[in-house]
Amino acid sequence: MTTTVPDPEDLTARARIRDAALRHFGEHGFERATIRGIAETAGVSLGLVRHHFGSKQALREACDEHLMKTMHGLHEAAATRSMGGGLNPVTAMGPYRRYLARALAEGWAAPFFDEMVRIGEQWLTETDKSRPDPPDVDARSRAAVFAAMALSPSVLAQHIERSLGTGLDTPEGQDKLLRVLLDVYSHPVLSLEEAAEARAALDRGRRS
Amino acid sequence: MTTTVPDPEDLTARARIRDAALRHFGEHGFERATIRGIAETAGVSLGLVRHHFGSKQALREACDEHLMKTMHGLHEAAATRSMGGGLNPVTAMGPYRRYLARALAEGWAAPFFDEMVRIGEQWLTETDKSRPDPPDVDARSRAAVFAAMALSPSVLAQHIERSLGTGLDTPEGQDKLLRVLLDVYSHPVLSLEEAAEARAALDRGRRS
DNA sequence: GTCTATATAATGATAGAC
DNA sequence: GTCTATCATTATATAGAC
Repeated sequence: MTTTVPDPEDLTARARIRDAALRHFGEHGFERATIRGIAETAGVSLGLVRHHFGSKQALREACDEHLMKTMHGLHEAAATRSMGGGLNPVTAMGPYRRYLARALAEGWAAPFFDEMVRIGEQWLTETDKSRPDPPDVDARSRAAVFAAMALSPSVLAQHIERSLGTGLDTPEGQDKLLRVLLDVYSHPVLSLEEAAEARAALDRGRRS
Repeated sequence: MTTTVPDPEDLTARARIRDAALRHFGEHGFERATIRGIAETAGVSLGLVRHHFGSKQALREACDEHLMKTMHGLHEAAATRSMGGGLNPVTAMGPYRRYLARALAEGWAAPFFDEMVRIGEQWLTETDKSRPDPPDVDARSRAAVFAAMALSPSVLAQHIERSLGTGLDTPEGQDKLLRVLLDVYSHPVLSLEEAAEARAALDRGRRS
């Protein structure tokens, strides 16, 4: 379950640069991160970054690609069996959390998000079969909102941490968040009647 | 319900600058937005921006402050009566949506988030009274996660729009999102049994 | 209050040696 | 593959006139 993190010394310069970029982009955001700072963290020169990646933009794309490759297996395995497991990427994505959160918020990492939607849609299509009331909206749209909600603790980690009183990357934080999620996911916010009523109100508004 | 948007011509230069900043920060992010661009949109010179706000950072803080002041009443009114209404800030915050989303993702707008938590906590404390099973976690933590989830469609709007196939700022998008939210909020992801079981697993892990 | 012009610092990009 | 040195751009910050 734990991702193997090789000794930085063992990595090629190219890999070290990419990992440093992942960290800098995650901590400071794309604009504020500098390729100089990344080079320094990686222990290489400015010129070598350029040699390997060409441009800052290309470096980011390499980060995205690496993230996708690394996440692919883990992600699919965790998400398909139950929505509960799949809907907690905070704990799963470990060292990439910050980068992914930044990237998503800035509109990047689209393939990652879309794959979460795809998996969620599969899951919903399956569970819809044994659902008494027919859904009002398509599975894909619901999956998209689920994905956004599932990712929100990561994307808004700074704010949540303020309320929880503990860092989300600490064991205590992870445990607490997990317990909150279990409670939230198992208790609907609205009753079916309230939802139906609100939906009817929307229908009335639509006709006018 | 609709916020009155005065004719730009009627506003003082200071207000025009602030509104332009709100738009630029929201569209391009804080780093990428330039005070030159903001000045141009506001129809004033670069120097005047500096005269009124001193620095880019101070301009941002003025934006945050203005947002808080504007949102305060609207927010409280919508959120207190039912979680359903309160949990849909996407439609409520209109022209400030993009700015708020950017600010939150970058770790700003903390007072806004914290107030959402405060209101949610009140609501949860109230509804907890008539809840059969005692909550495993404190109301504040749950409220924080609720707040993050409620804001996620705004923060991750670009991604959701890709799945919905329509812009979230259009009437159709708002309607669709609202219907999705009604469905999602009224159907738990996990059964109480599944949640209890997962919780028990966490407890076992805690002891070891 | 509002403008123009300038100073200064930082950064991404480039060229070329070893 | 790796480095140093330099260019060109851009944006903030400043000074000072009207």
